[in-house]
Amino acid sequence: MSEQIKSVRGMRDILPEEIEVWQSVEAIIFKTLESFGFEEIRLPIVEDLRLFQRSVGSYTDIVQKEMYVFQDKAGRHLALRPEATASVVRAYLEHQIYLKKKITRLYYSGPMFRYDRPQKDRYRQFYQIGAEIFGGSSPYFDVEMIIILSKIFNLIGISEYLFEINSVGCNICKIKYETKLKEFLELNKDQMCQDCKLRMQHNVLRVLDCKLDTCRKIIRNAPTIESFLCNDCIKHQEAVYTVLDKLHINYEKNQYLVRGLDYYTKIVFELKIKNEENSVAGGGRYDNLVKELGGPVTPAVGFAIGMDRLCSILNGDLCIKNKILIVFLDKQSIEAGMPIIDNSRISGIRISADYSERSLKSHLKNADRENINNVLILGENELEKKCFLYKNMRDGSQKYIKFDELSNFFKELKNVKDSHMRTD
RNA sequence: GUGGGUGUAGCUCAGUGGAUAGAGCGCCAGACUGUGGCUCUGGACGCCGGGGGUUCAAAUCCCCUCACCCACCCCA
Repeated sequence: MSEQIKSVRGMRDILPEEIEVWQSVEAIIFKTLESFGFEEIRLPIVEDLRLFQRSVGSYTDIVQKEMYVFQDKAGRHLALRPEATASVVRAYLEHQIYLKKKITRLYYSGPMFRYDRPQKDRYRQFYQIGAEIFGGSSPYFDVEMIIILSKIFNLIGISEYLFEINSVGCNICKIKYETKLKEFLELNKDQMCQDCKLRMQHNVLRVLDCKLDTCRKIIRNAPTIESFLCNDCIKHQEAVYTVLDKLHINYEKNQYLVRGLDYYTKIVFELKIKNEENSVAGGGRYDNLVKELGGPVTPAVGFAIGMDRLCSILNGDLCIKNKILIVFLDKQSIEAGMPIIDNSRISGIRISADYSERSLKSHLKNADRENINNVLILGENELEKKCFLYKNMRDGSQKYIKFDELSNFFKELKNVKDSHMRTD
């Protein structure tokens, strides 16, 4: 026997029983984004390696050790995208969208790739849905992003979530703070962990995020970004917090929240769900990135939702779509029934038939197991009466449905929603 | 990338050198001839993750490898 080929490490199949959740969640997210005026953009998965080096940052872990890099046959250095903001910006510039619109709202969806060590809810191919606003420097664009996220999570039915928010400052105060922080840390260098010593070289802010007690002690006495923010950045963050308070959005300031991508300025945020270790969404403002990638000065904000994590949290909480199973008891029933069903079939409800010659008992057992609430039975008795026998598996009730009323019956069932999720 | 754990039936797991590898759940069939969930009876199901080694003998011990899980790192 030949060896079984399996999916490669960190890559997985998302099977039908899981996809139901994915589709519901995707529908909610897309509809919400559309309702805020966002338009979809579809991007390539493969990009020029330099795009990520310049945007995400050469010294970030993402670029240094987590990127899938390869050369094509012409020797081009390419990468599988580790995130999509860089691609959106690239497309925004390549097509000179900034000339056509003052404010541009875009969203994307698809797989991202990071060569990480796989863990629960962390895959090497993972899925993000993200949104970006270009051309708006007002803090209220940041707030809009947070509103959208909270709207999405409310619609999904998750109520216990929290935004962690911080300001990492603009180009000016961020750099000022970084040098001050570095100076401070230099004094305590010998007590700090090996990782932090490296972080000091390339990305000082990351030190703030260290989990080790010894480092945390030092960090507690370190200067905070807040005291270094310039007037503009202070005004910006205050405006954000003021509106969030009025909106009663659940958030917490976190001085130590630092994101792993270098391009963020001013407001950064992450969304955490109660009792969940990982954050399921994150984002922030990036006012310099468009310019750094060769475009005009263009302020921007964005976020990305981690679909794998979100759907895995929801998975135990399945919404069951209304399904119908049609069961035939003999050959005559199949021959008579198939054309009737064929004519009555409507879209938007799952009608599947089982033509196996099995006992009714075994068919019903099967329906029960597969969580199918509605069964239509066709056998000798029904053929005589020119109707199907409908059985509701929930309460066990039964009634006859005439052949010419089948289509209307399907429509009726379609309107019965069996779900806590609102997709419209 | 670092450290630890696990891998045996569809699922959860027992089995620490000895015969034909077990249990619970699930599955199939019957009791109940056309009615699921409860009960009882019977039945099917295993490259013991893969490769190599030690041994008269390996699921069990050793080495390698792959995958998953946990922590770190990082992130979504």
